[in-house]
Amino acid sequence: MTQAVPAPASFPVAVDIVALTVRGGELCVLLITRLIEPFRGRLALPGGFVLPGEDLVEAAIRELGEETGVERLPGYLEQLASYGPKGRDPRGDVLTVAHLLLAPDFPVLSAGSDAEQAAWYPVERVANGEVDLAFDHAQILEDAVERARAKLEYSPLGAAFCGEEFTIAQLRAVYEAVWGTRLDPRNFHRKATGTPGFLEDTGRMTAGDAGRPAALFRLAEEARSTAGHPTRAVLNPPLMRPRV
Amino acid sequence: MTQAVPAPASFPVAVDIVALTVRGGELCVLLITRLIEPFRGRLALPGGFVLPGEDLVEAAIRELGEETGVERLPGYLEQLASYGPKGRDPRGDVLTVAHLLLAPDFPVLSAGSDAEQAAWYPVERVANGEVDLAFDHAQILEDAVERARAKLEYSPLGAAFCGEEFTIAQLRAVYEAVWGTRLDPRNFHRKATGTPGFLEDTGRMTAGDAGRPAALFRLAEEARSTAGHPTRAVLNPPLMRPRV
DNA sequence: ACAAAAGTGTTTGAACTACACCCATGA
DNA sequence: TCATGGGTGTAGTTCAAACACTTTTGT
Repeated sequence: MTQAVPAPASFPVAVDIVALTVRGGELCVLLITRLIEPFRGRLALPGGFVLPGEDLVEAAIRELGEETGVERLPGYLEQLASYGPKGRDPRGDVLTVAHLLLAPDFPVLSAGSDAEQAAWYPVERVANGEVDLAFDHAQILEDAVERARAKLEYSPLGAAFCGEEFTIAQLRAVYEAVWGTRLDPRNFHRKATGTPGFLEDTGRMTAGDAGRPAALFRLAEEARSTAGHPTRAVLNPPLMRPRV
Repeated sequence: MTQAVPAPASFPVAVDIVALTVRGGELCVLLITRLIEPFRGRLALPGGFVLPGEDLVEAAIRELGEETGVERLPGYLEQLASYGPKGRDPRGDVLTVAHLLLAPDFPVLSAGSDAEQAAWYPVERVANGEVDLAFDHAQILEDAVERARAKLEYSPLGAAFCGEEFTIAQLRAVYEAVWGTRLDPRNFHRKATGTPGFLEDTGRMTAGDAGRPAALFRLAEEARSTAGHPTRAVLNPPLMRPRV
């Protein structure tokens, strides 16, 4: 960002979005089927090029909206990392800025067969090689999942996977799916409800499910409105994932 | 990263480097004095434009080398985050990928008065408004310092600020400078030496200083060679900074 | 009544804090 | 011998892991 008296080189700049959710007890990622070359027919992360006058987050939201048909997308979005520009796209040098979206399980509008079809896929199916992604998207996904796993430890962002109101058991299911571990329901309950500034009791209860009704919670005001830094350690001491 | 049948827009892509070190018990950042517009005469992070065929890390290393005169730069380099492209450079939309370098206190070659002069400045002088940086570099620096503070908690990267061999007291001085706190020497010693996979005793000792000689340590093999992921929790449980 | 899930209490052990104390060197 | 910093021992506390047990619903 300094001298550059000669006109600097320019690169196409893309945004890719790793949208994660939990469905059926599994961590899932939103993927599209590519309709054009390169990697035609292969699965890839949703994304696209940044337009002039656009900022990165704006571009990410726009692209994700276009490819899922969702207007106002739920959840929590943050920048993940940048990749490239060298040798990651057969068409030439492209820099991509990957983003991470943690969201409740929202339905993707199944577009007609002429549009790129977006759908949720279990992350495990990519990790075990059953599905292989276009470009360097497998690496980006791996980084995203690791980021998500780490964030649950010290931030209240596990709640971003839930709806507006949720039970402790639902929140625990998120942690179990993202970390791929089982957690003791009793100890998790104590830690979640006992951490100041994390959850707020709505006073309402679930009904109609099997077993005893559960209290409904929402994210506490402090945890929600840490504008720009929802990241900062709300969970202190952190909620550590079990190390084998 | 998807459809883009029309030729996508391109942006100049820059790299900026937040090089941090500890000198005189203070956390310091490497800044250059700009010789050209915009922001001529103001202090800024070292950096410059990515060249065709170059990768981000390559560009960061090259630029930092050019502006400090250092060939093989010491320390640990990682990507921080990307900023822009909208409205952060008066010349037009520029995307910048900021990088973070944690390094021992290396001397910057004081170039002639015609070159951009690089020098170390206490981070505190930027934080308290005594020095104000060009572009959005104050924000980038703030993010970098927060990243560095967080990394010391769960990674062995505090040692990146030290030379090849160092005493526990020197390592503690790093933590104290970066966090801006005092740490109990006895407890820090126990935690640092007692964490498996963190430090290796060289068997050698300091001599000539005041007080009892101290044992010299180096980073353990496991902590050094976590290629790509030196980040992954070596310090477990983490070495937490005191919360007031 | 019984199953199922929510939530509380209690015990144990790991680890951090605080601080007393001893060790090894230079002046 | 005294000052200075290096290093160990130990008591108190906080917190998480493990699990017995009670509560509240649906069937």
